[in-house]
Amino acid sequence: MKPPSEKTASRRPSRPSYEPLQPHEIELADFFVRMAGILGVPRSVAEIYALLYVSSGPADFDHIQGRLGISKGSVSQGLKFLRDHEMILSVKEPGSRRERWQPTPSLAASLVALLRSQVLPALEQAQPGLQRVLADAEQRGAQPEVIERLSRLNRWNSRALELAPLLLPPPGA
Amino acid sequence: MKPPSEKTASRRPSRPSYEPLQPHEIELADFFVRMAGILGVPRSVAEIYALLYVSSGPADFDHIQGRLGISKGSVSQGLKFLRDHEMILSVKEPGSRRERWQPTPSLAASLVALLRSQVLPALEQAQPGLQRVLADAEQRGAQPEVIERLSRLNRWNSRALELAPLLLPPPGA
DNA sequence: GCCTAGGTTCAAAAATTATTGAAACATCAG
DNA sequence: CTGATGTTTCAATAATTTTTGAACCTAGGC
Repeated sequence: MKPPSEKTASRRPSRPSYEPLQPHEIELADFFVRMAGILGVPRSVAEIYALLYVSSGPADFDHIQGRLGISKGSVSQGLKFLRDHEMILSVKEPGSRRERWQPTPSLAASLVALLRSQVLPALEQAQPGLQRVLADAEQRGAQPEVIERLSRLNRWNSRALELAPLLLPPPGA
Repeated sequence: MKPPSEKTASRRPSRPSYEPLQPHEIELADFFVRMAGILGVPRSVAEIYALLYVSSGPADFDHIQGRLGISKGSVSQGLKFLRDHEMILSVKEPGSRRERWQPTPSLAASLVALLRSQVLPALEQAQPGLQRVLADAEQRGAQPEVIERLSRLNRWNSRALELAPLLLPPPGA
């Protein structure tokens, strides 16, 4: 059941040979994968996060790649995504160039940040367009029903933009 | 620029020939498409919704297909999706088998319903697995840090499941 | 200063998801 | 009943997204 011969305790850790995920780890990964899917976050990213989430200490690049059995490219991109969205933190030991990763303390905060980063730009970018669409409709004398819908959409958009900064002022709270 | 000959006002509406979307309609569609993308809802579905949203009266199948320039299959599937998520309503005139569609009154309610329908099943299905993962970790004597994380995840999951019914009791409020 | 462990990039391949359209189905007006 | 109309189904195709891996950087230990 395990990789056949394994020169135990030989010279250097030339090929550490990581175990594949255990059933309980797979279960958790599946959960994260599914949730991530809803937000369009790729499987590999969710798997990396899940691994860090069930791991006791911080995990390094090779460890992640080994246990998950995915390519370097995927690990690199996945870590970049998680880093960019402030979902993981690196701890660096002195005397080693190697970075070791662990999940950010609050998953909740991470999720909010992630959502923000997807929704906010869309709202901002849409703002002028939506106003234009409404003005257009009014000018063309569209049905009151349509005007009403478009107005509500505009109000929502504005309110959302006003409220957004209250969630997670850049990094704090 | 338009399909060459067009026997105007001839016998029956043999081929109504719908206009492509107007700039203001495209703008709105883009907004909906983008928002939908965040939740993994396909472009064609968002476009259909957008069209109904800016339209004065209810629109029928052929009208949607014509204005959007997409296939029958896409229209059918798109309407099914929107129907299933209670985002549109049909009004049927007597003496015609044809259905005509309009958006549900509250976009907000629609969105909540949509989210619910994606998130809830995932939470429900994950419940036992997550508990197992936690039990497993405790039994294995995992690091307190890990236990703490898994507990929090479980608590969240439970709370979310408790709270869920409060949002949109099947159809009401 | 070099040289290499550690990581990134990005074009190509694989996997996944959405769309099409032709055939099947259902309903109702006549 | 029956036939045309209105809609759904679903296998094939197209489009999009994700993953891979080999080439390429780059910081820092020596």
